[in-house]
Amino acid sequence: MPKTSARLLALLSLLQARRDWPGALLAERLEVSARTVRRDVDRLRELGYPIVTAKGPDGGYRLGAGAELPPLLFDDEQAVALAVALRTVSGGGIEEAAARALTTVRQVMPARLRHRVDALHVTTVSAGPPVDPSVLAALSAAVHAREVLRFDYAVSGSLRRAEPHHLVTRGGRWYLVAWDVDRADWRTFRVDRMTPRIPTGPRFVPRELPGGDVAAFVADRFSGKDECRGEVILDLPASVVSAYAGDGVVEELGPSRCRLVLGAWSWVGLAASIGRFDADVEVVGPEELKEAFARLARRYAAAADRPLSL
Amino acid sequence: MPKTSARLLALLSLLQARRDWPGALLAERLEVSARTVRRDVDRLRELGYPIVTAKGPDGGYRLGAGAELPPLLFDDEQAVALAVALRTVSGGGIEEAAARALTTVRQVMPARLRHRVDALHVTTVSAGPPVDPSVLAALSAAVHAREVLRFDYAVSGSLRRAEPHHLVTRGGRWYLVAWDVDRADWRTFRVDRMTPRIPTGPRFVPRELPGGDVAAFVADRFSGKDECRGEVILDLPASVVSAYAGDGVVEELGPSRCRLVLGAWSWVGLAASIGRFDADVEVVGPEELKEAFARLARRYAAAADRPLSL
DNA sequence: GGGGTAGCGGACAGGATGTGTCCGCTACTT
DNA sequence: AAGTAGCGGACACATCCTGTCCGCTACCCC
Repeated sequence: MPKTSARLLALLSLLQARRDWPGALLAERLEVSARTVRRDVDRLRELGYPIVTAKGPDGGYRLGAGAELPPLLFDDEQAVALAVALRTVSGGGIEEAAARALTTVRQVMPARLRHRVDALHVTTVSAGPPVDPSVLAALSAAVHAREVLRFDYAVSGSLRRAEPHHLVTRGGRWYLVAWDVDRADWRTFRVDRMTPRIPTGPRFVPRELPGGDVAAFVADRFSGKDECRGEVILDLPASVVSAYAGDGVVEELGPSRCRLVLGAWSWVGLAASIGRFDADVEVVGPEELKEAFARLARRYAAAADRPLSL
Repeated sequence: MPKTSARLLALLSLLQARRDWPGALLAERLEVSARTVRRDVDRLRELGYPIVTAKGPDGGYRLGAGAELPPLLFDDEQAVALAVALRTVSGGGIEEAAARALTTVRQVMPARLRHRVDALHVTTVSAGPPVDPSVLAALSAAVHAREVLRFDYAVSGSLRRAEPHHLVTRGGRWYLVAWDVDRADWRTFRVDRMTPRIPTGPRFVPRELPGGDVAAFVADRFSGKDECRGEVILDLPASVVSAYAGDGVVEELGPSRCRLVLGAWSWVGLAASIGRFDADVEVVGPEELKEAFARLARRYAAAADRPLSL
C-alpha cells in the first residue's frame, strides 16, 4: 500500500473540497509533517495540477482551474459537439486518447450536459488506412516549425523533400498539403504512405497556396475541376443503385429501371464506375460518355482475349 | 517526481478509455513490467477503485461503474486528441460549436498543452454531403429513447419505419443502423437522406444486432464478406496507379508497367474499378476476373452501340 | 516599518517501498 | 486438453520518501 500515492489522492480531494487549506491543517489531516505536505504539493504540481498558494496569514493552498472547473461552462451545443467530435475522430491511434479526454471533460460538466453527452451514441468505422500518430505528430511539428520535410513515400519509393504546409483530413484519410521541392509544385501526400526522416531539413519561408484557402485547394484536387458528369439508365431497381451510387443522383423509372446521374474525374472513369453495377446500360448523354463506353469495351475485350499472364 | 503516483493516475485514465485492457498492453503503455501493473491494480483497488478483471483469453482489466475518480488531468495525448477531434469534426453545423468548445477547453489547460494544441493545424475537407445537425440530434434522441422512427427516405420516397439502433459515421458520411420494421431486416440508412417525422412511434425493445458489434456490422456492409481479389498488370507507371488505387497494392515492373492487386465486392465491380485507369490491362488472375472482363466488354459494347436515349 | 505568520527548500540519515525477475498456480476459452 | 492471462509469493536491489533542522522570503496587519 503506497502511503504516498494514497496521500496524494487524498490531498487532491481535500483541495477539491475546500477553498483554502493552511499547510499545518493539511499536515494534521494527512498525518504527516508540514514538510511532507509541501513536498506533496510540489509533486502534484509536477503532475500538472494547478495549485495556487497564498502566503502570509490566512495563507494556504488551493486547487486552481483545470481540476475544479465549474468555470468551464459549456452550452448544450458545445457539449454535443465535444461528444460527437471525440467519439468520431479517426486519426489512427488517437481514438483512445480522445475517449479518455471525453471522460475527463465529462467529469467537470454539469449533470444535464453529462446526460446529453451520454445519450449520444456514435461509432466511427474507419474508412481509410490507419495512420501512425507519431507520423501525424512529426508532420504537424514540421508544419509548425516551417522545416523542410524529408520523407520516404511508399508510392515512389524514393526520398522526397517538401515544404509542409497543412494537414488535411477528408473522408477518413489524412493528407499533407506541401510544396514538393524537387518537382517544384504543390502536392497532396497521403500521410499513411509517408515515413518522415529525421532530422528535418532547413527552415523555409512559407509560400502562398494557390487559392489561399487550404480547404478549397484540397477540395479542388479531389473533385477535379473538369468534372465529367453523365446520365445513364440502368436496368436495376433504384434502391439497389442508390445504395452504391455514392454521390450520384438516382431516380426511379420503374420496378427495375432507374436513371442515374453521376460525376467522375474523367469520362472513362465515369463509364468504369457505372460498370460496377453489372447491369444493362443505356447512355442518355453526353456523347463523350458513349465514346468512353466504346473505348472501355475495346480495352475489356482485349484483356479478356489475352491469356492469363501467370 | 513520484513515478508511482503518476503511473496510478495514468492507469486510471487508461482504464477509463477502453473496455478491456490486457495486462501486457498496460505494461507496455506504462513502461513497467506486467508484475508492476498487477501491483498497481491492486493498489488502486486498495484505494477503493472498483477494477474488475476478466481472466482467460481476451481478458483484461476494466474500471467498474460508479467509480468516483479523482480530478484527472489532460495529458499530452488527450490534448492532441482534443484538438484534432474538435478541428476535424464534420457532422453538419456542429463545426462552429466544436470550435467554441475547443476555445473553452483550451483555457483551462496548462500552458504547455495549450501550445501543443495551438501548434496543431488541421483542416477537414468534407467528403460527404452535409448532414443537418437537428436530424442528427433527433436520430440520436430516438436511439436513446428507443422509439420507433418514422421518416421519409429520399431514395424510395416513401414513409418508412425503423427501430433506430446506432449512429455511425464513416468516411465523412453518417449512417443510421436500424431494423426496418416493414421490411423486417437490418438496414443502414444514410442520414443525409432521412427526414424524420414527428411524433416518433412507440417504444421498442432493442433487438440484438447480428454480430453484436456495430462497428463490425457496418464494416461488413461496406467491405462485403466475399471479397473478390484479383491481380492485373497495367500499362501505366506505378506512381500514377497507386495515386488512384485506393486500398490496392501496387508494384513497379518497369517505367510504364506495374502490377496491381486489388479487391472489390464482386468480380465485375473489380473489373470495373480497374477500368478507371484507362490503360492496357493484362489479367494475371484469377479466371473469374477474366470472365468479368469479358462480361463487361459485352455490356460496354452494347451500351456504346445503342443510340443515346435522350 | 516591523513583527509575526506561513510557505520555501537544501541537507541528511535511516528506513520504508517500489521494482524486476522467477516461478508455480488458477481460471477461463476454444 | 491446450493455451492464454491473471494471481501472487519470494527475493535482492535500488530508490524514494520521511522527519528533522534550519535559514530565507513574502505577505499581512498592527
